[in-house]
Amino acid sequence: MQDSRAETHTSMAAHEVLAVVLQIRQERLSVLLWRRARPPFEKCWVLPGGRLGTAEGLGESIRRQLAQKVDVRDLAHLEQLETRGDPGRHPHGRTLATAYLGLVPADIDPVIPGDTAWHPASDLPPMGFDHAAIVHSGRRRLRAKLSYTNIGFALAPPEFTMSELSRYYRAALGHDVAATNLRRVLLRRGQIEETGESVPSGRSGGRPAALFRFRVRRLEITDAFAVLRPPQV
Amino acid sequence: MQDSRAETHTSMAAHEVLAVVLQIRQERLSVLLWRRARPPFEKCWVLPGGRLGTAEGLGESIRRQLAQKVDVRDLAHLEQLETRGDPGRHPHGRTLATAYLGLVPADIDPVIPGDTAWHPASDLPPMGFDHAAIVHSGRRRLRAKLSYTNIGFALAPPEFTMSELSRYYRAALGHDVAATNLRRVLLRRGQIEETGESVPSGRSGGRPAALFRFRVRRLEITDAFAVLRPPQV
DNA sequence: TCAAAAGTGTTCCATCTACACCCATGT
DNA sequence: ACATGGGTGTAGATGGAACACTTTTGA
Repeated sequence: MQDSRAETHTSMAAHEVLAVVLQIRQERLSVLLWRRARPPFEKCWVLPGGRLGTAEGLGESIRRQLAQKVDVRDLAHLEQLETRGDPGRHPHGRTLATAYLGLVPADIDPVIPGDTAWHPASDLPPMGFDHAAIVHSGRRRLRAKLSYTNIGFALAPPEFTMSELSRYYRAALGHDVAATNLRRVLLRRGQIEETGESVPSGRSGGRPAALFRFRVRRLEITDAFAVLRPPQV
Repeated sequence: MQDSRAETHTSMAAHEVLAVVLQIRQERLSVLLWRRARPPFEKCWVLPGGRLGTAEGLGESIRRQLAQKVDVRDLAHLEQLETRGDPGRHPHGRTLATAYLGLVPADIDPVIPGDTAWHPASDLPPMGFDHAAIVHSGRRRLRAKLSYTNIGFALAPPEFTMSELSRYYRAALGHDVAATNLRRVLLRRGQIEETGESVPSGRSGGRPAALFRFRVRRLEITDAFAVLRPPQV
């Protein structure tokens, strides 16, 4: 630590903030992308975002940009994902990018500009920069958190039936989730509760489905210390 | 996304890279801190790190700085923790900081400069900036990963007895970990294996302890999908 | 009365904790 | 011998997966 200049003369670098905005759309986990109109990576798809304003925080900045640029104001959850700073990641010179993960509940359909579109997260179009890798990070993060947090609240509408919820989980996790067991797991953990209401059955009959809601619509870890728990004493 | 200037004219901001370097020392989880000699936060303790070089990646930069400035070259593991960019976090103007978590195995005692020292992570001295909060993030990350990854490899020496390992886990987790069960859990997960060697018992007698090693000394998730597993089919 | 969809009960299994007991060694 | 620390066996608890069965509705 001899070099005391390090404390004040930090280097300047371009900095942008990006978002992996995910939503379950038509039973698929989808990500909001923007199509570039000019080089580099002309006509490739990239993550929404842009430069960091001079007096705003990182989370604040991405919220502002999503609202202003792609009209997404209904994020139920937003968390920081990772920062990429590889010297070669941007052809026009050193640019750091801090990526966020944002989740939009399935009942919302934001109005988005013509040059943006939702794409299946499992079948991405040609993407610019390192943004495809960032989307994969976001997907992995979501999948992991579905198993030990209540993050499902940010995918589901305020009220839902168990079979709807199991379809959201299936879309996000990529494998079947039995509604019957999901119900018990989430009830036992206290994540969800019955609203008391129910939904009339459709044309084809069937028992009316009870409506549920998440008890807390803010990220909580509900299954900490899956192993190596502290002693019960 | 009408504002296409966003793609090229990203703002410039000071950027530094910091590290929460943790090691088990005398049965306590400890963090390497540097004592500031000048304002702001004179005589407070801060995380080691400094400005990002113009042509280096983030991880590359923190490795270089730890090697050059505090002579720490033996990180068994390094991962990105979080980026802080609050406008008010640095009194001298906007500074972004990307923090890493680094782990040093317990058998190593790096030579460190006089103005740096190891402090118990659970009993931090007065710290500058938002660095105390970053240390807590690092601790939380380590604790969480101990329960679903093989990250113990980065705390333990290359070979160890189970009672030694359980003491490392206890120091990191903050609660007792029974060596007998830890052995079975880690063996079942395939994280550790016997070397075949054993350690002669000490003056006070006792059965010689078998030596173990981690099978892989690189981060792996060994307990994925603790719940909501994919169907077994 | 039958099909369809939701919900319940029950069994099975994997995995972790706790704790008693056994083993190998030094004095 | 016996104290000391390591290692094994085992019982209990937990929690999730699977699946058959029951309930409630529409046609």
